[in-house]
Amino acid sequence: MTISYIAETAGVSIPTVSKVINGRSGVSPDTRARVEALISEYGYRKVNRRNMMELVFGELEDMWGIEVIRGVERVAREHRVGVVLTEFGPRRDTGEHPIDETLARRPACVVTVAQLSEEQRDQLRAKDIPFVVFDPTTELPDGVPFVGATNWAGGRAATRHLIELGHRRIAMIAGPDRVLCCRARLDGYRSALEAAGLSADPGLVVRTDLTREDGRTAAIGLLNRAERPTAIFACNDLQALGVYQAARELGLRIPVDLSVVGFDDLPITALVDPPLTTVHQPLTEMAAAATELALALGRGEETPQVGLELATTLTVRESTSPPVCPPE
Amino acid sequence: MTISYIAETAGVSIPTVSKVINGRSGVSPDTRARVEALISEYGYRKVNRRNMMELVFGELEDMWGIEVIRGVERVAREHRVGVVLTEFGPRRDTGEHPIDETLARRPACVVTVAQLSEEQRDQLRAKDIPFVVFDPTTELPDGVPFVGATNWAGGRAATRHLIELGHRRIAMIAGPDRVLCCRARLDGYRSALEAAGLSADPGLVVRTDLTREDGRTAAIGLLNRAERPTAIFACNDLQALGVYQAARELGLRIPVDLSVVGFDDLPITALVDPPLTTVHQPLTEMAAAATELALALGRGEETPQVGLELATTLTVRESTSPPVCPPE
DNA sequence: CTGAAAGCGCTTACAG
DNA sequence: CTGAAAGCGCTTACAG
Repeated sequence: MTISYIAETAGVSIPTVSKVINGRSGVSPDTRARVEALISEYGYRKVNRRNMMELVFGELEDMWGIEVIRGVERVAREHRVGVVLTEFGPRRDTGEHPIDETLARRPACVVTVAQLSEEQRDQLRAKDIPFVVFDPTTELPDGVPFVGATNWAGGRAATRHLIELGHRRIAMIAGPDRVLCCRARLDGYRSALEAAGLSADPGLVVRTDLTREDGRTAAIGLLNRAERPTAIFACNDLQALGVYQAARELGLRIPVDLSVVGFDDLPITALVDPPLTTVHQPLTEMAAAATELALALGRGEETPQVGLELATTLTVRESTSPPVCPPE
Repeated sequence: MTISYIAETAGVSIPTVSKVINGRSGVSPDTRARVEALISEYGYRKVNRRNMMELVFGELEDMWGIEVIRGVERVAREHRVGVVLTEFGPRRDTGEHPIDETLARRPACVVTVAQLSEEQRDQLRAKDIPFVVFDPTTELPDGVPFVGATNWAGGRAATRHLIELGHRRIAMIAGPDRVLCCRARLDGYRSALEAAGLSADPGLVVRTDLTREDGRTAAIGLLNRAERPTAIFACNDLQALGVYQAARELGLRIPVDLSVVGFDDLPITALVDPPLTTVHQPLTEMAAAATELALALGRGEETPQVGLELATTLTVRESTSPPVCPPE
């Protein structure tokens, strides 16, 4: 399957086919359509480049990496595009930065879970490789394409669920302020409290890292307060599992003595005892959307939306129930 | 970086450099060495092919896919080889099989977690693409390269651990007989019992699928027997988590009333309550070894070993203890 | 063993 | 908008 065969069959010259394939101007719509029809009929594919895209991770996450990969794979397969998987994180030692290798491969587009630096983004732009940032953790300049989740709405929904169950003293284990999605979840929590006419007690908000151990420590602090919270909303599922540990150590039963809500809906949360009520992030769909967007940009299409957030949903399981003796 | 630049610098003709790069004959050792030195000095790489390898999954596994990917990534990065990730499983609808796309990409080599058919293996051989089977589930013909784990030894170690704790009525929830690693684990269990002079009660072995739900059902059956086993060895961690469910439902405490051992050491097993004693499969190291092997085959090297199994190790956590009243 | 020559698939600059 | 012409990077067949 060569350009010359396509050209002969279409009754046009080789350069014309070349232009169509590379999306250049200077071809009439008619001719373009005819050539494109033949290209898809014969399954012609450029050998050198542009039938590959790249999925870049900072570090492959144990818990949710697979769901992202699955979404990217699905869409890439539909478009007959191969996916090169790259991990940036673990090595800084060798002189060459992994981004150089990504650049050298000239992928059709990049979906990046890693937070690229301004410089790295410029490098990609310079090589005309469009990219989409997956679930950005920091504020991005306008015009940088991204796909995220509705973190604020998720935090709000989780908190409202607890309020509707009758909880009044609802604590939050929040994440680091520098991580954008953590701030959004915290603000969602506050917003739900405010909407319900409840005052947010600053003493019931603890900022800590997104690990199980930090969740445990924070929960122990909260649960040892004079007026114990009846519910804890954790910024992510790992922290929520730390709350489980703390509750066990303090002899508190979930959900009878303490309701717990997490965030992320990791596969493991359905398997713990009791199964965790948590805010579901549609990671696979987010990854699929990011890939569609990146591929569209790679084809040079004008996309109406370069940034979007997909809706989170509350998955109610068994770690939440009405408080035993409603306070106040 | 072009062939002509290398040729000029080396003081040879372009065809000569081309021959060196493609590993063809008709170049003197001297010339070849000189050209190769320049190629590695300037980091010249063929654009078309052979700086990519392919990692093929049947279906991306929630629980351990990431660990495999991580091992492959690490080694591929060291060798400056990109990794294309492909998922075979979920689609049969489109006429073209994913293997065709893998073949069309002409990777330097393939590491496959999917069980390839004889025909698919032949296709790869025909295109001169070497491959290594990761953790084969069925018997492979001699000479097919593979990397697995010592399943028999793992099953033996798990069972011996229970025997050493004083257990005598040790049940096993085994996997399907057609899956090779399940048979090996079962035989390891039997072998440990025999070595300890214990008779294997066939009534204490249940064959079922490798899911949590099947583990739960099997465990309920076992725990309702007149002479209840004091320990259960499950063929994988998901089944072991099903045993946890069953124990909870029957009001049995782990490990006081029942010891449980799993197999795989999924990340989640450290997080459940109590943390699960399980046989660790070195998935990342297995993946790294498979990749080293595949890349070596791709370079046309003679490798001393085309099949190997990496050692499993027993990870003792808190789901095993001596039986409360040792039977007999 | 070496490289001049022909050729392949593709792109680019430009004349019409 | 179209394609003849020149050119690029590489490979192949073959003369020396």
